[in-house]
Order: sequence, then C-alpha cells, then structure tokens
Amino acid sequence: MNKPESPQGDKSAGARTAAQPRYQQVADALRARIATGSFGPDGQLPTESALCERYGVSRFTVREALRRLQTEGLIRRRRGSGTTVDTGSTAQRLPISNIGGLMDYAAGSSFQFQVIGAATMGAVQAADLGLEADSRWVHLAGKRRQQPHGPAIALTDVYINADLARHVGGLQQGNQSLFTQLAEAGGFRIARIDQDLRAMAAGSREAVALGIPRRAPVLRIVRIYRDTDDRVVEASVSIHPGDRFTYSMQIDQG
Amino acid sequence: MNKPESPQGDKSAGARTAAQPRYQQVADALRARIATGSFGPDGQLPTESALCERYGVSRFTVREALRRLQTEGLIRRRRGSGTTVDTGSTAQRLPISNIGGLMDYAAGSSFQFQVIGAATMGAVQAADLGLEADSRWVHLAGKRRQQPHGPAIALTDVYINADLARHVGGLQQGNQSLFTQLAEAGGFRIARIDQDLRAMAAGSREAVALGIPRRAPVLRIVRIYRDTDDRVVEASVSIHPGDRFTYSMQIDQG
DNA sequence: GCGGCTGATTTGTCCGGACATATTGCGGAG
DNA sequence: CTCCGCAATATGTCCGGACAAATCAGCCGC
Repeated sequence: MNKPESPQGDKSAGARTAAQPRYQQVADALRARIATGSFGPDGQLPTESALCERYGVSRFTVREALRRLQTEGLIRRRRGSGTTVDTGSTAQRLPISNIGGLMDYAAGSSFQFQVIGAATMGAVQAADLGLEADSRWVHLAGKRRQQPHGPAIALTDVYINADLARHVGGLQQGNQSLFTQLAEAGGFRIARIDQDLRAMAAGSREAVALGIPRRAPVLRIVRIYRDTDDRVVEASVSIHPGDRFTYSMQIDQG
Repeated sequence: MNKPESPQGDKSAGARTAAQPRYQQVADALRARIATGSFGPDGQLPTESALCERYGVSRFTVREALRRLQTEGLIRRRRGSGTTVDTGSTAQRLPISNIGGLMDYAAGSSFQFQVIGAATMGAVQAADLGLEADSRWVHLAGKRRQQPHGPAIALTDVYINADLARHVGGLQQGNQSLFTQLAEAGGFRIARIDQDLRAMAAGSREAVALGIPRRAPVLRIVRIYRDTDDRVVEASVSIHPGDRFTYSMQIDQG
C-alpha cells in the first residue's frame, strides 16, 4: 500500500541538532497522530508489527517508542488486546512526570521574569533547598500565567549556577522553559530534576504578588535541575495558590 | 570464580505467587545489594556484561532490571563511565513516583483505620474525585503515622469499590498498603494510579484529627487506583499537614 | 441460544549479536 | 610538564528471532 516512512537519518544537512534516535522519531510521529485523533473513535493503535512495517524499523524501536508514550500517559497497552489511546481519566490534564511534560507545562503557560542579580546562598536557605552553603547564583524572580492577562498561577524564584551567568542575558521571556534555554546556550543536557512538594501558608510577599490573602494555603515546589555530570544547573522555588493549581501525575505498573 | 546465580524459575514449589520475570529478580537482587552497601564507597556497579555473567542472563534482562532501578532513583547511568549507586541528593528521601515507591512509603509508616460503612458518592464529591456520580463504595477513614505513637502525617479517607466489599473485612491494619491487600484478595493487579496534589486550608474535621489549627495549610493528595481493565478499584483522599510532610520525586531524561 | 473449547492475535519476556557514542586513561609529541 | 590524540571501556541504539502469556473471535456441542 504505502512504502515505509523511513524516519530519515538526517546525518547530513546543516542541522546542528544531532539526529534523534529512531524510537524518538517514531514516538513523535505517533504523538502527533494521537493529538490529531487519527486513530478513530475507539483509539486503537496499529499492532507493533504493523508499526514496524509502517515506519520501517524493528520491533525493538517500536516498543521503545510506545514505552515513552506510555510513561507520558498517552497510551495504554494490554497483552493480547493491543494498544489504545488513553482518553479516559487524566488525559486532558497535564502530567508533569517527565521532562517533556515539564516542557509542555512551560509551553502551555507564560513566564515573565526579571533578573534580581548575583546572590550567595546562606546556610539556612541552602539547607532548605538541599544545596551547598555559600554557593553562588544568579537570582531571577517572576510569575507564571496561563493566559496572558489572567491571574498568576505561580510566583517563582529561580537560581542559576553562577558559572552560567553569561547566558542569563540571553534568556527569553515567554513560553520556553528556562532550563531548556540554559541547556541549549550552555551546550549541556538536563539529566534529572528533583522535586519536593509541600503545602505552606503564604507569606506577605507571596500574598501581595499573587493577590491572595496572607496565610492562604499555597503549594510550594522546589526543583533542582542537574546536568549529566550531576552538577546543579538551576534551582527554583515555585509558590502556587492552592485554588489555582493542581499537580497531576500518573504512576504505572509495579 | 563463582558460578552464575541463576534466578531459578521456581515453576514448581507451592508458591502461589507466579514466577516473576527474570529482570525483576535481578532488580530485586541488585536492590538488596544496594541497600546493604555492597558496592563500596564509590558505589560503582559492575558493568552490564559482568552482571550478565553473574546472573546468567542476557544483556536485555540486565538492562531491563537496571532501567527499573533507575526510575526508582536508586542508580545513575552514564554512557562511557558506568553505573553508580545514587547516594546524592534525594537518595535518603522517599520517591513515590512508582507503585513500588508507594508500597515502600506504606511499609515505612503505619495506617490505622476504621470502616465507616457503605457510601454512595454524590455528584459534587464524585466530580471532585473524577469518578462517576451515584457510584457505590465502602468508606474507610484512618490516620497514617511514621512512628507508632508519633503525630499523624496524614488523615485519609479511602473509598473501595462496592464490588470488593466482601474483602474489606479481611484488610489488615498496619504497614501494608490497602491496595496491595485488595489486589491480592481480589486476584487482580493494580495497573495505574492517578494522583492529584494541591494545597488547601484545613477544615475543622482535619484540624481536630491532626491536631493542627483550623485553616492551617495542608497538602491534599487524591489517588485513583485502577486495575488492568481500567476499573477504579479504590480512591483515596489524604490530607497531610504542611509542616509534617514533603512529597519528593525525581524526573529523568528527556 | 448458551457455554466452553480451540486457535489466532497481540503484547511481554528473553536471547545473541552488531554498531554508535560518550567517557576515561594512557602514551607520545611538543 | 602539558596537551593532544588514540585505544579501551561502558552504556545507548538497533536488529532479527523465539517462545510465553493474555486476550479475543469463532466454532462446536448441548
């Protein structure tokens, strides 16, 4: 019927971006098809062997692609019965349980910030964030909104490793996450993000900035971004009003 | 030196528990060795091919086992340099980002509950939890503690599918999660858990039960447990005092 | 019509091999 | 002594194949 859509290697070309692995290309293609609803009302995906033919790759590659989509909560797989689009439950919510999800979250909202300046982290604050005392950072502060002129869903303090200070000036306001921009500018990759979530009462600063009563319940999310060498690239503290933000995630298998 | 430690099939024996896949057995073995610190101060694990020989399995199996440990945040893998135990950062904290982590969390604390009785979920509450209105449940309520007589770290309402009501009587108080017990008693498997987290103010009931001021900030976690057929087996709402509970998780790769 | 059995389908597990790419350590050139 | 390049090493990607286990559709007997 149709010849295999080879996910072209793209070894040549001026594309400075390294050619992505094939399973990533297949996953992207399937993610796009899921988004456009091309799998019909029942959401049944082709079988693995059918996808192998379609994209001209081995079953290993197809399974690796499907595994990604599964951890993103996009699909559901059952032995014997096949793979289906996961429309139920949390499909319309935003799973921030992988780095791609975090980027989507950033892409779906807008972050306006300003540079506060150089900062040295005191012992108390460092311990609170789980970082080394007396380490040096560039401090940014800003708000995140879902609609351009809507209410802020978060007040965020960002601390960027002082070694990356020269890249701070090039950071764009808007829809791209800071860590993505930093990784591109600095030529490294974010390998892991640690998150701590807890509830607390809004202080006066947060209350004023977010337009909520003092001592209102807020969700505090501390994120530590590490590169492949385990160096802390960025740390951030986000304060979300309790009534404007819900954190959704999925947990799979055993 | 030593002959391969074959993860014996265990097909026979009275063990009613189905033989686990080999990668699971290897993962368990490595997890135990990590816990006992048998990989030395630098935490360097053997190479994949060494593990293949040690356990008498293929590289596929070893990689699948290591993948599990990685998503649990126990190890760190880097191309070219090998696999190491992840002692830094959140190692001592509790990652509840997979079902095993949730079970560990339950195992590390104690849950005391009492059966409230049959309950029909009203429209408002059902919508809040993301369940069907007018569905029928068995309602339990209880507290979770880290030390036997310490302060409660959570006040939890549990709703168990009415179809499983006959198993409710056999549920044990203590350190094993309810969903694990239900799965065993009912002969099914928990395939996915959806979680929603948000901050809110303690109501009077929570305040009294947890011994905190009214309107104190609390973390509210709603969990929906589904089996392999996507049926909702259990739903739970946990209220954690903001100053006694932090939710930690890791996010890997891209 | 109904229920159970059987076979086909589909994903899960597992193997062996191959090459790519990142890292590390070593040795030689300067 | 320092820096560069090369080779060894380790994980990442990818292939083809095989069997197991869960599911599903259809046939058959009742």
